[in-house]
Amino acid sequence: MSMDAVFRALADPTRRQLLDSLHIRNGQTLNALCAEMDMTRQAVTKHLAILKEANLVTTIRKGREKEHYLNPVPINEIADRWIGKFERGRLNALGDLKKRLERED
Amino acid sequence: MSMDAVFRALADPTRRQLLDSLHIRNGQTLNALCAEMDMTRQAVTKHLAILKEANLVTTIRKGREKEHYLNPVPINEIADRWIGKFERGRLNALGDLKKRLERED
DNA sequence: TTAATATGCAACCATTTGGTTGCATGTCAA
DNA sequence: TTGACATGCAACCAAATGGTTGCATATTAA
Repeated sequence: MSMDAVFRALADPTRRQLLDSLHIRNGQTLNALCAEMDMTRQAVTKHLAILKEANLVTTIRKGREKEHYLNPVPINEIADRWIGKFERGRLNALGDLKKRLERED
Repeated sequence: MSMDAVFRALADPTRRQLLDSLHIRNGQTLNALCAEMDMTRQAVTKHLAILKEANLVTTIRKGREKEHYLNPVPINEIADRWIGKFERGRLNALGDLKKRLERED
């Protein structure tokens, strides 16, 4: 729910890589995800916990394995609620800056 | 240029607040920006340096003051290049998860 | 049943982060 | 010219971060 958790989760390149990996192949087990990462399984587990906290990943226990699923909803919420705000002001902001820079010379 | 710097810059709530503040009123001086923040000027300076590194903020020296301008381009680049990817897979991913969850019961 | 496999958990560690204080420098105004 | 004001810079600090190792537990397969 908290946008802060999502931003924080997306800040780390390893975690974005995990999301990418799940985007390519959804439902991977912890071991499968670890195979692509250059770190210990325990480190990957911690990253996945942070992604789960941000509600970007959901897990399902399957026997002794654990499948991981991508939930893109929080990413879209950020896009809608936060990024959209700056997108609307894009051209105006650039125009203002340009004017200022020209006046500077 | 580096998307990583942008993600990292956006991860901190104080920095997002600074961007919000500049979005409301562009071209604010360091002192003006500090007035809204609950920390020392030096701390704000550090945050602004990180935003500048991510190319999210540009500055212009005006005498003894420094004006800060929002540059929304990197935010839009993230939206286009990275977020868009997950947006497209949104419905499918949710569908997959639902199927899995139903099969689980 | 027993061994291998998949994951969980905790302690520990180095580095980064986000903040502070103190002082230096440059510019404007009286 | 001199004092006030806006910013810059460096040292320092506590806490968070990202990683490790070691061991425990649960499930599957031989």
